[in-house]
Amino acid sequence: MIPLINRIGQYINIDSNAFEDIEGIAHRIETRQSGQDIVTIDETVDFVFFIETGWAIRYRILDDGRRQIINFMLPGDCFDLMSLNRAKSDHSVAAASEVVLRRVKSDDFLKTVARKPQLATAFWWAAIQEEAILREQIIRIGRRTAKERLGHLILELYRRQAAASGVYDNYLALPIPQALFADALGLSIVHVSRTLTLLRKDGLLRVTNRGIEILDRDRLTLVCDFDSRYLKVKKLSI
Amino acid sequence: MIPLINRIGQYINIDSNAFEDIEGIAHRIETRQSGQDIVTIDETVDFVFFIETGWAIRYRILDDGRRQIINFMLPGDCFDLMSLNRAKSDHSVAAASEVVLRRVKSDDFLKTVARKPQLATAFWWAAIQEEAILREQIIRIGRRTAKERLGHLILELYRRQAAASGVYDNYLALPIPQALFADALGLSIVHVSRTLTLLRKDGLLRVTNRGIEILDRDRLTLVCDFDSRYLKVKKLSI
DNA sequence: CGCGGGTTTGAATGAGTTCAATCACGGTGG
DNA sequence: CCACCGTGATTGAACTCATTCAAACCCGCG
Repeated sequence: MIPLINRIGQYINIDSNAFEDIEGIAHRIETRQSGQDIVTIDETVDFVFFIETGWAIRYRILDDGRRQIINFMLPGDCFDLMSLNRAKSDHSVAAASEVVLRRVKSDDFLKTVARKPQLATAFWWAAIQEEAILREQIIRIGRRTAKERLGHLILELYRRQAAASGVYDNYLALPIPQALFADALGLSIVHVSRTLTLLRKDGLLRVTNRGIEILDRDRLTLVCDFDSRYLKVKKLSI
Repeated sequence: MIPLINRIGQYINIDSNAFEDIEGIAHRIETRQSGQDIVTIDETVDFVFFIETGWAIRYRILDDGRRQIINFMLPGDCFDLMSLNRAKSDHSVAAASEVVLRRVKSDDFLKTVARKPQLATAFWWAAIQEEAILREQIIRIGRRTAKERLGHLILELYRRQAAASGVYDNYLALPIPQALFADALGLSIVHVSRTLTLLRKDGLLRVTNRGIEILDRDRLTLVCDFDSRYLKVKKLSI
């Protein structure tokens, strides 16, 4: 729950019962192993999901096996908020690492949100941020070089992870293989590896066991033209 | 108004007064010349826009002048529905051709929609479709070849234009130069031209004066792996 | 007729891919 | 404790798709 509370706290001032309001919605906790689908393409979705731990991906497989990852979902993220009207999904969602998630029936979610305007506001902002992340992904893979793409994505994931965990230590724990970066950035695995080496040799980051340490965040931000504003949304004090 | 009615009619069964309901919202009609901004990056948006005629683009300029077009907005499209809470825009919107648009204050829009549940439903679906278009754009530029990208985009624009105009004649009127295709698809102008020539030589399309005639839609659909489902949403009969 | 925006073509270059081999490392079984 | 395996990361060499630069072309318009 802590990541979700941190996330929601970005948008509203959490009062004493916001926690219980969310916790109180009927839900089911599920665990998925890395690679397992959470939502399958063509499925009619009438659930809202919250990631508790682990990373998930939205993706699509093309006819000949090419895969494009649309975006990553981290602890604290909620998704398919937009699909409160039983739309058929045009893509799949899968666990990228082992994932624990909270599944809520759309109707139950709606009922709670209708009674709690601050929650409605917070989730509305969350949906707006999700859309901003999609736009940024388009800009990233459309007009940026491999180096910029990779650094930019690392910075995004770091910021999102930090915002949800509350820990700002310039370290991004990576529960996924580099192949997922490749499929997210429209690059080959080989080139992701090479590009990561470049960033390492530039002294911008250090690749550890299962994570990335950002050594010079200011310079990396500059090199990748990263502007974090798209991740921030004005906090309201309703 | 006809494009908007057609668009909305994709989502709800238009009853006699839906037309008046929309028409009745306080608005201002504006005209923008090609290239003029409609929404500027960093601007606080508290308007909802409807395109009456012409094409608009959402875009971002990178530090060194590279431009990425995020998506196109066609007659009948409404945009910035999500920004009903005075968010700062993280990108710009500009007229891609001469554009006539209807500008509505968010508050006025909200009031009307709150009184008319079918309209709320319709615009909700419109927002969902917009997000689906963003996801498809990511897949397009992330993992498709130049040929697929271009054909895929042409098919999308054709379908959207046809749905809004009601005319299904396999002809896409193009009010914009090829340079915009380049910036939308993450390609150079030169390569767009070459790729268009390829598609022409394959007998898939004919490039006319100010438009593209789709000669063999089935084959083009196959070649570009175009699956139109992301543009369609279930029609409700409320 | 000549100008100018937009498009096309050619040749050289370059960023990223592919294929294939090697390496690093954690887990497993003998 | 070591041999063995498998997954994921790295490196090299050849190749390809797309870019860049530059020139030519097309066509509507004053």
